[in-house]
Amino acid sequence: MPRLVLIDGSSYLYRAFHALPPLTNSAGEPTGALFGVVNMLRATLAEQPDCAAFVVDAPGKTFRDDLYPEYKANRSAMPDDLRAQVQPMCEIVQALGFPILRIDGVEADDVIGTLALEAARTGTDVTISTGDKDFAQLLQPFESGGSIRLINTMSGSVLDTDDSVMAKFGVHAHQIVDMLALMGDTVDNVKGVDKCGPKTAAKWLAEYGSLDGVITNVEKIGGKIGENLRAALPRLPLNRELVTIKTDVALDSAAHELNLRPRDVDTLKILYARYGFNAALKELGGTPPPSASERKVSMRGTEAGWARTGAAPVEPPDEKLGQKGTYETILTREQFAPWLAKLQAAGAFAFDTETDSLDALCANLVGLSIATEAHAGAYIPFGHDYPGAPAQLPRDEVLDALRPLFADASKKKIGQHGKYDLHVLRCHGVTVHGYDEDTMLESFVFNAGASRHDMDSLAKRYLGYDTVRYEDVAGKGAKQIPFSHVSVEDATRYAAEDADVVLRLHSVLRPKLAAEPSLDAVYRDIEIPLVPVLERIEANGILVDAAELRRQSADLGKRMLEAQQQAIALAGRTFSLDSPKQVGQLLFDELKLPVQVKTSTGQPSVNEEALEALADLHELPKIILEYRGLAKLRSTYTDKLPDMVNPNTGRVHTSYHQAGAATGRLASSDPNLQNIPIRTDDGRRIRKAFIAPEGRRIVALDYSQIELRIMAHLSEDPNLLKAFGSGADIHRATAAEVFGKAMDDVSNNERRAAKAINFGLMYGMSAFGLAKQLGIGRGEAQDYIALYFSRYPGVRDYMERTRQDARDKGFVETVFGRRLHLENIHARNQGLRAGAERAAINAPMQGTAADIVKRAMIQIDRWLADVGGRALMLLQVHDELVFEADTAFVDDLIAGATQRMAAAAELRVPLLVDAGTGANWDEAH
DNA sequence: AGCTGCCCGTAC
DNA sequence: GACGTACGGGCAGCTA
Repeated sequence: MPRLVLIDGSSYLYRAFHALPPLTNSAGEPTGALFGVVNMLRATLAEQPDCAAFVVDAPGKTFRDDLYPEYKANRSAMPDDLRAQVQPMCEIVQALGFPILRIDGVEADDVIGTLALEAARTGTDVTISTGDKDFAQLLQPFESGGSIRLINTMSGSVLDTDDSVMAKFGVHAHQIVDMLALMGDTVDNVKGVDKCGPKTAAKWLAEYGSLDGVITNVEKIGGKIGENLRAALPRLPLNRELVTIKTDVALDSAAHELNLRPRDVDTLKILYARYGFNAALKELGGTPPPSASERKVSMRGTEAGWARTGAAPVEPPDEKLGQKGTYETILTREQFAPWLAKLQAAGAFAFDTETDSLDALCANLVGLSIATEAHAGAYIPFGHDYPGAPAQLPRDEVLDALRPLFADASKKKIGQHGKYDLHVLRCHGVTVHGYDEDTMLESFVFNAGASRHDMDSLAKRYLGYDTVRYEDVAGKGAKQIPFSHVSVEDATRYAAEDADVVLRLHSVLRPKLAAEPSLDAVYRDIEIPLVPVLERIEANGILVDAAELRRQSADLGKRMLEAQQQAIALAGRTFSLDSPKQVGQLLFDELKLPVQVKTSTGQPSVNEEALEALADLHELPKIILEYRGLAKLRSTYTDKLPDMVNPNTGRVHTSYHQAGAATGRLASSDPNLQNIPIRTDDGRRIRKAFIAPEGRRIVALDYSQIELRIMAHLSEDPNLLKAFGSGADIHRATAAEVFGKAMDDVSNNERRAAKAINFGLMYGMSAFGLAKQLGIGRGEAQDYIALYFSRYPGVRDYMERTRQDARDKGFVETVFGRRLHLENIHARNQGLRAGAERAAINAPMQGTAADIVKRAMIQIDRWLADVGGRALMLLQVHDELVFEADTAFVDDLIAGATQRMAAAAELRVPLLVDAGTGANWDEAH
């Protein structure tokens, strides 16, 4: 049977553009989308179809625009970087031998629909290659024996039968248009039924068969969503028409001659070379341009084509990388022996632990997986316990055999989020040295902006591979079973794959980092050495006086009750003070107080600012604020923290997320110990419950104004440098400069204003924001800012330089070379773009501070290892480190740690550290 | 019952 | 629209 492939070029172009990082070739031309499309086309050709066409949208109005003027109205113009790739794409498509179809006044979808149906009716097997699910509506049986199937080469998914459509969407293929009509399509500005997603639409269609059936039975559908449906009724017939792909477009004869031409190898070589598609070039027998020596010279520049982002592209995953490996379950000594030999012979190995708990500090080791080469791995179960479980090797025997390998620093260990495994192994008496590579951290340093750095996401992103997920073998939610109850077969395909995938990811990520020396240094010198440091800090934990917190909870509860009673008396009815919705109804609907602040979604806000603004009009807002302050402290801190005390250690162990914040800061959770209150007296009291054990003291060391000092360093502003050099109170000095006074004459209010300016600057704040912050007019705020910049022109220049840098390069970097890519720096949407600019201003300062603190932690940890447990590092709160130390060691600790913190960077200004000590964290400030 | 988005508030 | 980076609690509504 003849085969025809129809490629939805427009859909791929957009998807590749948004899915891939913004790449450029050596001439600075954008190539990201091109790259994605070319790889897709090469994959298509490898299938050797008889006929094919590359179909793209043509400019001009279509019948849908006539039907519905707002069609695609909220779609922004094609980004310049994408537009620039259209012509080169056409050239490559031509050279590859694909006919290109571009028909004025007809969308690509309708051209594809028409050709597909026609061909299938005449007995052709049609493949539509697209990223757009809407095409599922075309699937149907044909008398001729022809067929239509969909393939999405970016996700690898295939839809070829009604059953597969049902599995994916929960409706039959012929119901797809009805489902789309109900759901709507935000991208095309087709407004469906509010709150109706695929599930709801599928439910209705299963019940009533079709859109018409749903419309007939509209009164039977209850609840809010029923109302939404009735409100949307008039739109639905039009929606249906808009989402229906046309299959009867008039096409001229050329559109029916879809023969592939032989590819034009010479032209392709030129084009591939020009755009830096080296893998594709090599396939043609061409030589990738740079020789090894040239490569070295130009690597940091433009040769590889990634200068704009400094990030290598997500290469077309080498096909082999995305294939399943072969995995072995080790149940006997005979099976274990050859693996042990492999580990002993290998210079490096990947490993992963499996446990029965997410909490590493009380987790039991259930099994361990290892891999020494890609596509192979072994799982050694020893704690699986379920009816019919096979006999397993004794845990201690396995650990004893592996212990020397883990302890040998010259044997490199590779992991993914290895801090967890380090915890688990240490709890089981296995010390790990030489933990040298971590794929999570490689990914984080390579592209901190990416939202996820978990293994499943990385495998998908860098290998094009779908891993077996934890929930696939252990279930999730209420149905989750402990890993020890998972069959060793399931456990093996999950766990051994993990170790294997770590190796494969490392083989992809390692060269990407190696190509960027500054990123490699951040990874090698900061992130990797920090792993064991954080592991120790987390394991140390901090002693918490749970009884004290419970007393505070009781006290807060009493005061909450009083506030609540007052509030209800004032309101004249009961309501929940915890519910923003109910508070809003009461204040604005019933009491008719004026709405002065709105939330981001346009609702009347009842936040602190809003309630403060109403305080003069009514007594109630004040009471609600009082209640809310107390409730926050109680629910988040005094109630929660006692529950978090680890029963084994009697201490609270937070976890630090090393790949948490895009700027390079750590984040803390479970519990978050980086947002313990300090500003109010009630809040501050909570810090009294963080205590040192008998014979020890809490020591808190914090950098003084570290981010402002970094701003001085980066901007090289003479006035700012001078102020820090002289050791003056920086906010007072700023006020003196801005208001033209002697330091001693600066009023408290002027200092407050100067402080707000200083902080605002680091966050990219506008005059509007400063005015709001200070409660002054916008003009006045603008004057302050102008005055500031006239006194500190270096700061103004620096800010502008940073914005420009971000626009030119697509990223900003810290003093130590850590990068933050700014996805939205060229966004059409002004809000997004402005946000990216503010992030660009802030990231070098916040990120450099983070780098410095991390460097200090590494040095201090090394030093503390030598003093034999007389002091422990307990917490990091961005610019502060908290320790507990033997009373007799406190002075030594302060001297030694302070010195290392101050020496963690050499800036144009000194780094000052304030020290405090006491029986608890509050006293240590 | 579990998940998600929203609103709000804590830290640096 | 308007100040950067996080985490988390409670509510409310949706999904399963």
